[in-house]
Amino acid sequence: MERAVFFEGGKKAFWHTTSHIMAHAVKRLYPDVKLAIGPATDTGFYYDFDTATPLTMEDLKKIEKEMKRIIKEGLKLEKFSLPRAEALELMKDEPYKIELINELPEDEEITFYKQGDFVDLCAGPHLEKVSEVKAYKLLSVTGAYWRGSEKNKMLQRIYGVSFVNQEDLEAHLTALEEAKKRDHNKLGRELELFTTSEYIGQGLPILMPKGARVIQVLQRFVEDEEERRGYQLTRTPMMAKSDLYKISGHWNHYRDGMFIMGNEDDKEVFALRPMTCPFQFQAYLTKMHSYRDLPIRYNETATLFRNEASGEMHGLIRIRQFTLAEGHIVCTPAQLEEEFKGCVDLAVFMLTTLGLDEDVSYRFSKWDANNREKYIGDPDEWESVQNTMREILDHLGIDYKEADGEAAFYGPKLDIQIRNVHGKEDTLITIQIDFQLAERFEMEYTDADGTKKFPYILHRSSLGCYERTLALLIEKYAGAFPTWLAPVQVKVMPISEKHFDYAKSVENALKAQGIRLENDTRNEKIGYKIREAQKQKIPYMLVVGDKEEEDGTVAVRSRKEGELGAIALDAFIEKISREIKTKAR
RNA sequence: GCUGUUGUAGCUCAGUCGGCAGAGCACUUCCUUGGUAAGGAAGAGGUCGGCAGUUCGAAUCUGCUCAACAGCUCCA
Repeated sequence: MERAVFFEGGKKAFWHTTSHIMAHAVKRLYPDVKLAIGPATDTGFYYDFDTATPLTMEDLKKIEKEMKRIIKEGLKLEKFSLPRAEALELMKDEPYKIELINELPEDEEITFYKQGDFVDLCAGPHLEKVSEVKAYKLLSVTGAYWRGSEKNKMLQRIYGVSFVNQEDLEAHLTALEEAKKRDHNKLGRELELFTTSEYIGQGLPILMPKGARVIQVLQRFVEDEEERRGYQLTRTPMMAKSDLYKISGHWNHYRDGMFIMGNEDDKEVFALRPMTCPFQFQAYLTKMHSYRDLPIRYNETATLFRNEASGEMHGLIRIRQFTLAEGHIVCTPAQLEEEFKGCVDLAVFMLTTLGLDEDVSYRFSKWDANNREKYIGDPDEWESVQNTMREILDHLGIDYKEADGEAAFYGPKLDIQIRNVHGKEDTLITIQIDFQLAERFEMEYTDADGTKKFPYILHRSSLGCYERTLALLIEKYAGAFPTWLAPVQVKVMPISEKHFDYAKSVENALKAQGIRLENDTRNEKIGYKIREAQKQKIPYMLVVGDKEEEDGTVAVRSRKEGELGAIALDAFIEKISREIKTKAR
């Protein structure tokens, strides 16, 4: 993207103009199509159309050709504005534009851009003439709801991208192809980290030995670190009676997302847990607590179940059963800031260790005051807690953006967001302030003055859910995990059968140090074994033949450093052990 | 859930007009015993995603369904 040279006015104007050219072409080819909206995005542009029949990839080719003609015509873009009545008259055949005009504030200027016989309601800015757009590509056509609401009609959205020259376009398309090669959903299967089965179902991945190994390493790392930071591990049930969720509010506010067993007529209805909070709360409730006991930090490696809609699943990123590095902190108001900071510190520590710290962004997820039925609790309290949270975030010096309507139903969140190879943003880690559930569950503590009070509860994760984190690590490292995470750290490769015994002794020496390895004793040439180990992105290959056997060495080939030559076995073990211990990247 | 695309061997993919199910890699066996990204030969491997329908005959046409992919909505 950096390579592209854009017309003055920025790439947004450039792309926005391209979207007008596309809409112009669509109108010429399909006059009955109604125009919705067509903005520039961070990575290109799109336009939404209301069409009688869905558009196909064939249509996109036709539209691209028509765009070429329009660009050749060298039309100028002219801006003009109209009084409301005339604007409505001009757009009388465009119901979506009329809806937009009617919603503009009274005093707002209603502006249009015109290029030849094509006019669009638009605030601009735009390029001066369409011929500035030298290279473009329509990438995909998909459905998109009018105004982003599933209650509205589904429109046809065409995505595209454009540049000032063909070279930049080619480079961009190549970069998109390269990104796809890192796609965890493809790479993760190729590297035998996970698979899926249509007999098991959507959103229910099978973690293969290698994928399960990576997650085991991560899990041990998380649990050890959390123990060090004063957490106490719980293991709570994966299902509960509906009674529990009725108290927590999940029954009313999260029911669509839950797997419920049985129906209302049954004496007892059970549901798989979508969250761990009410379960860990039961642990707190086993006895009376003094303010002196707080904060109490519970953690759990918690498998959760959420009934995602069928179209929402994606690889290991959105699934129906996943395991969260979960935890809840019960604390006093005075401890809230300190505990919150502790959660952020832990999350940042995890991200830094994994090498993901530079790839995340922070989102302060607030409630939507206009959509109160989605949340529980008092509006004033919401505002007050959100203000407290904003103060804490400001004290932390985090660069965050605020987002309305993204809060949990019981409180505001700090979401640590990350983008996948397709540019789609997902929450990796979340830290939430809950000022409501303690009261619902009657979780009290006795304060210094002898009165009973309700604590704050922090719902937090330290590195998110293991499956999603694994997915993003696959994409981050293109499958070439740092040695400490690699499912297979070393491949021992005897040159021929003569060296199998020595290879076995190397294997045993490494295994004794807890190093994960495979010993390739297949009847293949060394070049073949190396090629395969390279494709599997194994950090270290140890070639052993006559020379090595004689000297007690291994010929090391490092994924990162290339050929290192013959090294004494002990020296290699020391080298790799240090690398693993320091979690080097 | 919605819109679109796609499902043929473990993987990547051919398969024309409805007429015997194909290739490369991987796998097995044998030969080869080797020095840093594919040694050679032979063999085995298929409910053509599934279920119905049309037809003398379906991988191919139709319907339903399951799954995967991109997006929308939703979300860790």
